[in-house]
Amino acid sequence: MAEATRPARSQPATLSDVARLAGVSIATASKALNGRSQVRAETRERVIEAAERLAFRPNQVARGLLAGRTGTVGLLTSDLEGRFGIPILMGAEDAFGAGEVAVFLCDARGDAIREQHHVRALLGRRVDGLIVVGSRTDPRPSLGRELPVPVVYAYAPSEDPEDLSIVPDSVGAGRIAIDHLLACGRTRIAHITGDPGYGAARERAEGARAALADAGLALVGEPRFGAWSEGWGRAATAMLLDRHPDVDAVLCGSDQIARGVMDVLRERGHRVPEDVAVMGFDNWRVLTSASRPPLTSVDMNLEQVGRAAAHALFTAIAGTRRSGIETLPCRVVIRGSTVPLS
Amino acid sequence: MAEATRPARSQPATLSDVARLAGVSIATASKALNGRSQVRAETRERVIEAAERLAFRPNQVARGLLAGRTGTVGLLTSDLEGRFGIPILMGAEDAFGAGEVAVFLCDARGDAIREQHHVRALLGRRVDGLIVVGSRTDPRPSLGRELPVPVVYAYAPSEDPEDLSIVPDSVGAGRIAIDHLLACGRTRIAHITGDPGYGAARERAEGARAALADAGLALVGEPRFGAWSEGWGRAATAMLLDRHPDVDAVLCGSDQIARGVMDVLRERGHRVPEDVAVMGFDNWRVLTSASRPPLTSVDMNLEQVGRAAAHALFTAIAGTRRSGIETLPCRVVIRGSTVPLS
DNA sequence: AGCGTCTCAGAAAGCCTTTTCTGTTTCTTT
DNA sequence: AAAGAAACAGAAAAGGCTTTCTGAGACGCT
Repeated sequence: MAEATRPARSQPATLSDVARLAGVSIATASKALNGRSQVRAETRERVIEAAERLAFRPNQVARGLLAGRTGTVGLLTSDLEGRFGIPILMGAEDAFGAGEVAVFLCDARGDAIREQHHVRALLGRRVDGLIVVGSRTDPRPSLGRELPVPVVYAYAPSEDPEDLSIVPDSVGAGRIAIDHLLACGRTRIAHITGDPGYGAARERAEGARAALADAGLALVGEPRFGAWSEGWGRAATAMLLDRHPDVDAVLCGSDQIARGVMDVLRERGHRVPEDVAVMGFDNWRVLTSASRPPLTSVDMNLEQVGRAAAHALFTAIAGTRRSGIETLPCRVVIRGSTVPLS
Repeated sequence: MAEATRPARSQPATLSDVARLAGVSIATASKALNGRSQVRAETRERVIEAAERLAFRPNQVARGLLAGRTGTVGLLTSDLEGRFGIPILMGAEDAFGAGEVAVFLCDARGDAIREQHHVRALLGRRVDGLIVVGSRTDPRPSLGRELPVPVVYAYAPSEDPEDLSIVPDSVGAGRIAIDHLLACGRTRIAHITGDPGYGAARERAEGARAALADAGLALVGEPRFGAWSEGWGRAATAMLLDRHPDVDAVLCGSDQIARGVMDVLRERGHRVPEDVAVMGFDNWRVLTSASRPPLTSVDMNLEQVGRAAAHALFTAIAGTRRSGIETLPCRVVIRGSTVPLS
């Protein structure tokens, strides 16, 4: 807890410091360090050495001012707390960090006013582009077409089809989930899922129904929409077993729901996965590996969504824009809760 | 998926655009917009109107170059995936965003090389300061004393006592947990916790032991260190019940462990909370509210840690540095898994 | 020797603001 | 009406870098 006012730290070295030490002009120093050709090898050497002696790091702020491009992008999340934003953010950060782009993080806390504020602040900082990360897959209002920099929407697509959005393929996710259960020989499959107000819930159910139809089958009962919670998983399973005690698989709208489902199945004497296979969505490690047995789940490849968004923004900054909604495939991660019927 | 190369968007308006439109010099325009006094009210009006017409936003990059301060800070996390980093990050982002500071996010992925790379990149961007967020509470190597900007360490303290670190009070967390269980009238309290390689595990255990000692009591058996998983919670509980079937409370090192503990307690016929009270650490919503009954847990107030770190960095940038490790109190969030003995 | 051609170094402009200083206008005061 | 003071506007420099253009030697050729 010591408290003190220390002398101001020495300023970082500037190019003119380097030039002076090397005994050349600023222009020559710049050219030497940037690999320009108009410098004799010996001179270049001297400059480089001087730069190293002074631990010179070119001031990106000055560079950005000059170049008109700052090498920064804004990452606008609507809700950091939610767990979907994080992997996307990681993917994007990763894709940019590898290049020489730095990422401004802004959390709008789901508030449009705050979002506007952040957009303005980011534009004031002259970011080269923006990524808008939503907290759910339902379309969200566009930031508008008049922005001076390109924007890519990730996870939550923009309502404006002129914008570019990168989203996971929820319908496809439903399909591949069912395909996996069918491959396990299951035919009496029920679907317990979350809030029907979520596009993800509806689309996954739609994909599941389509995949079953392709196999000449149908869900056991209607999809049971409810909440994204273990509690709903438990409640819905109780009702399901009362009506259809012969199900041999339950596709759950989320891993949380799946945990509730598995608890009740076990309590009611149904073995997982022997009697009933259970699958979740989201592939949320804490839940999938902690459950008994470990839970098979559909991974939305969110990190890839983030990476793809970053990449798209990159090419947009370079001048090639795309538009529309692009979907990325999901993948099934198989664990102990689904095995072939013996 | 439409693909097209659109014309470059119009550049944002500059101050000289505004000045020209208002029919004044750049200097006057600047003074008018910044509330400087050397401008006639009528002139100021004209400039402001011109700025609005052009949607002028001052270029923070140019401003930063001139001022020597950029109004940006770097947030260096070692692992975004881990759930402890996020709330800290949110707290910091929140504290800064309210001011006019923008946050660069960098994830080192737990790799020292990558961390160095990011530090260099951030310094090249002339950030005004750095916050280093760790993924666990154990001390970590300092970034060094030679950095040109102040650094604050959050969650994981720096090994160098000259640095300033903000961490949650793990010992105190153990104490208040026990205090709560004692207040519930429990006296035969066991402690099942995680990896003993983690300072957090050891310190919480120490705090728990101290609080019990203050009450003239001791833990039932030794603290049981293991892993931060439900599986370990289950295994340890089984052993515990074999040796000490009469425990009336289990303090768990994490919410995950607590879930495993509760499952086995219930399976073995112990009622929670009537017969045995259960408590966790971390207050991780998904787990605490989904469990049956909802889990009482110690919240580490991580968002506050982030906010405090941001605030400390702020004052350090302003010139007042502190050093040493500062701890922030944790708090007990009471739910259904702990009730007074009747 | 004179000319042209290279090669390399430096001067200077420019990016966008802020700020200081100078200069002009207007007003007050005697 | 003249002198002084005040109020306001603008020129210019600064901040660190890149780039273009100019200039100075060095070299080769006729």
